[in-house]
Amino acid sequence: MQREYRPLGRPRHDKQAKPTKAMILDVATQLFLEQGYQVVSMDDVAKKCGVTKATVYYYYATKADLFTDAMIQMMIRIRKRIDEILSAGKPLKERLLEIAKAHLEATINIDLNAFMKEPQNFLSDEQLQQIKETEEKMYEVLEQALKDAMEKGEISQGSSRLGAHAFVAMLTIGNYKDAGGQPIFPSLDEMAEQIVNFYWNGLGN
Amino acid sequence: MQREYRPLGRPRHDKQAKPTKAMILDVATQLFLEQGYQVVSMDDVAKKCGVTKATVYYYYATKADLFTDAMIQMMIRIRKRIDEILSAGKPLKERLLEIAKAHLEATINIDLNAFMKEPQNFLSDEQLQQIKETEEKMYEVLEQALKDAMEKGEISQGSSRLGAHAFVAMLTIGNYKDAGGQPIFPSLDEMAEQIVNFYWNGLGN
Amino acid sequence: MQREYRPLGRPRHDKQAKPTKAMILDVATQLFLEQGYQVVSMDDVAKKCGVTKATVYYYYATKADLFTDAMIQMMIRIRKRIDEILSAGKPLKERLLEIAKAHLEATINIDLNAFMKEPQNFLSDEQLQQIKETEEKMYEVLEQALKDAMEKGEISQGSSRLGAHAFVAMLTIGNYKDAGGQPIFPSLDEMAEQIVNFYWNGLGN
Amino acid sequence: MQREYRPLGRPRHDKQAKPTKAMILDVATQLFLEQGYQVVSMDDVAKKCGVTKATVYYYYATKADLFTDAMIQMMIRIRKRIDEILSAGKPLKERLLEIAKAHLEATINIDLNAFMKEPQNFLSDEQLQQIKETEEKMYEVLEQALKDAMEKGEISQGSSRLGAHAFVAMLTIGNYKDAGGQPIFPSLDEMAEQIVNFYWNGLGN
DNA sequence: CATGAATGAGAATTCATTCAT
DNA sequence: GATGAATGAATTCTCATTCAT
Repeated sequence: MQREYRPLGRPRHDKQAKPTKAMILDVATQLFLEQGYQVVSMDDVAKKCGVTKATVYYYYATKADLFTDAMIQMMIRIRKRIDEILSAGKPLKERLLEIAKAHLEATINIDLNAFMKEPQNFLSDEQLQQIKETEEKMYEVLEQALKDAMEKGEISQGSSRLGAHAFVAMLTIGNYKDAGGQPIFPSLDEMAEQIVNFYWNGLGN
Repeated sequence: MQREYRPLGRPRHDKQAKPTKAMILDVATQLFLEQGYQVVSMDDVAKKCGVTKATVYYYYATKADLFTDAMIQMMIRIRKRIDEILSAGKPLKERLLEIAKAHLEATINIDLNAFMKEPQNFLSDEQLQQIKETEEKMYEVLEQALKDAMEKGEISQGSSRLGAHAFVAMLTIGNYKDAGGQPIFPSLDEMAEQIVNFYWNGLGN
Repeated sequence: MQREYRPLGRPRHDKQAKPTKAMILDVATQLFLEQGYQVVSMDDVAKKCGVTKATVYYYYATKADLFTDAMIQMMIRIRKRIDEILSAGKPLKERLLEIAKAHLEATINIDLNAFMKEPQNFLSDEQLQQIKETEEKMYEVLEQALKDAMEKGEISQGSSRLGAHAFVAMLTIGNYKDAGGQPIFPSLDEMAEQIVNFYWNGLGN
Repeated sequence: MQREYRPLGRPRHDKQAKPTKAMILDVATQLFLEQGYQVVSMDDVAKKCGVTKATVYYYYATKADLFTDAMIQMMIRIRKRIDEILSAGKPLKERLLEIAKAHLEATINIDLNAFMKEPQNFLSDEQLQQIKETEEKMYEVLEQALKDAMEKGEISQGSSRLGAHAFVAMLTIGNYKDAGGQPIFPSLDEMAEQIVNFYWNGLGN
C-alpha cells in the first residue's frame, strides 16, 4: 500500500526503521490477536508490512511458524511487563491494580484458551508445546507473587495457581461489549478497579 | 457408511430420527464449538450429517446464517439450564456450584469473547446483534439471581453485572491445560468447588 | 479458451460431447505424456478442457490422483491394443511388426521408466503400486505371446520376460531425433521394419 | 552443520578439495539424473554443496545453463568410458559386455529421450542443440565400433546406427523394477550378460 | 568470490456458493 | 427435499531470479 516501487533484489540498506523480520513479527502479532489465526493470511501480513508474501516466507517457513513465534514473543513481553510491575515494593493489591490497568489498556486478548482452539489443528505438537511453556511461565510470575504474599501473611493461604488463573480470567471481562456495544464499565480505570476489587473480596464479601 | 446394525422388526418409520434441519444444526454447533468458525467447512457439516453440501444450503443460505443459528440455539440451551438450576430454592452458593459443575462437564467453551473474534468479520451486523442479544440474556439470568441474593442480604451489595461476568469468566479456568496437558485440578468436581470458593471469597478472604 | 461464458452452478445438461470427467482424463493423459508430470499444471489441464481448475479438482482430489488414473487408463488401452494385434493368427514376426507400427504412430512415449522417475516422489506408494501393476500386465501379454511362440517352436527357447522388455525398449528408438532433428529412419514404416528385424535377428545375425 | 571432526595439525590448505564450480556441476548432475529437471531446485543444488543459491547463480546464469552443462559433461564422461572400453583389442561381444556392466553399475538413467522431454520447454534452442550434439557423439563411438566390426566381418552388414541405438535402448531394461520392486535379473552381471546375448542373437536366433 | 534480502509469477488446493435437475 | 456439477476467489507455499553489499 505504502512503498509502491519495490525493486527486485536486495534493497539498498536503509538504516531506517526496524529490520524486516521484526516488523513482520510485530505486524503478525497484532493481526493474529485482532482477527485470529485462520482469518489472517500471509498476504495480509505482507501487505501490511509493505513487502511481498515471499519475503514473509523468507523469514518464516510456514504460517504456523510465524504464529508460534508471534505468540511466544507476545507472551514473553507480557511476562516481562507483569514481572516489572510485580517487583515493586508496594502492597499486592496495588500491584495487581497496575497490572490490570496495563492490560486493559493494551487491548490484548488474553483469552488464550479460546484463542488457541483453532490454531491447534495447524500447529505441530512441538509448536504447541513451545507456546504452552511460554504461557506457563507467564502464569508463574503471578503465582510466585501470590505465594510471596501468602508467606508474608498479606493474603490468606490458598491455591496460588488458582489465584493466578482467576486473575487473568477476570481481566477478560474487560473485553466484553454488550448488545449495544457498551463495556461493563465506561472507563478502563474504573474497570480495572472494579475487577481487582471483586477479585480481592469475592462475591460473598 | 451404511447403517451397520439393523435391529429386527419394522423400524418405527424412523421419521429420520431427527428432521434434517435439526440434525444439521446440532452437528454444526458441535463442530463450530470444537474447531471454530473458519476451520469448519460446510462440507464438514454436510459429511458428518450424511448429506451433501447442497442440502445444507437448502436449509441455511450461508455459512454465517448456520453459525448464527447454531450459536443462538446453544446459548438459549445454556440459559435454560442455568435458569433451571437457579430457580431451585437452595442457597446461592450451592446453586452456583451446580452451575459450575454442569458447565465444566459440558466442556463447552464459554470463552465467547475470544470465540467470536474471528467470525466477527464474516457475520452481518444483524447477525452479530442477534447473537449478542442472546448472550446478553444468558448473563441476565445470572445477574438477576445475584440481585435477588443481594436484596435478601445473602450477599453484600455490589455490581451484579460484574458478578455475573466474573463467574462466567472464572469458569473458563476449567479449560486450562498446562504444558504437560494437566488441568489445574484433577477432577471436575474439585475444580468446580475451588472455583466457586474463590469466586465467593475472593483472594483477600 | 473455447467456451467463454461459463455460468456458475450446474450446467444445463447437454447430451453433447464426452462427459467432463472423461474429457479431463483424456486431456490430462495427452499433456502428461507430452510434457511430463511437473510441467503440466492442473490449470493447464483445466484450460485445455474449457473448465476451471476447481472442476478438475471436483473429479480428481489431487494432481497425483489424476496422473495415476491417466497412466493406468493409458496402459490399459495400450495393453488392449497389443492384445488385439497379438491374438490374430499370423506369424509372430508379422504381429510384432504391426504392434511396432501402431506404436510408432501413436507417438506414445513408452519410455515408462524414465517417465516415471520424477513423479515418483509425488505419488503415494499405493498409487505407484497401482501403476506398476498395470504396467506389468502390459508386459505380460507380450510375454505370453513369446511363450506361446516358443512352445510352437516358432522361436527358440529363452527368457520371454527379457524378450518382452527388449521389444518395448527398442521401440523407443523411434522417438530419437538427432542434432538435426532427423529420426533414424525417415518413415515410420521403415523404422518399424528395421527395428523388428533387428529385434528378430540380433546384431550377430 | 560445523565440521565435526577436525584432524590434528595444519590442514593441507584444503584448496577447497574441488573448486566450487566443479562441485556445483557434480552435485547438479547427480541430482538432475536422480530426480529430473523440474524437481531439482537451485536451492537443492546449493544446499547440497553447502553454499547459497546466489553462489550457484554466480557460476551459472540460469538453471537451464546449469542443466545443459551438467548433461554435456555427463555425456562426455560416458563417451570417454565407452571409448576406452571399445578401444581394447578384444572381440566386439566381449567389449559390449563390459560396457553393459559398466553402465548398469553406474545406475545412470540413459533413457535420454524421455529424460529430456520435460526440460525441452525450458532450454533454449541453442542449449538443446548443444546437448543433442554431445549425445550424438556418444552414439557415434559405438556406431564406429560396429562399423569396424562389420568391415572385419565380425558381424554381418547392417545399419550401424540402428545397432548403436538398439544397444543403448536395451541397456535401459536394467532400470526396470516390477510391481514387487524386483529387477528382471537378480544380479547386474547376469543382467548384462543376458542383455548382450539377446542383443547379439536376436529373438529368432 | 560469495551472500543475504527481496521479488514476481506461478503452483496446488480449498471452499462458500450457485444452479439445473 | 435433496443432489451433482461447476465456479471464482482466496490461500498456502515454491522457486528462479535479481541486486546491493
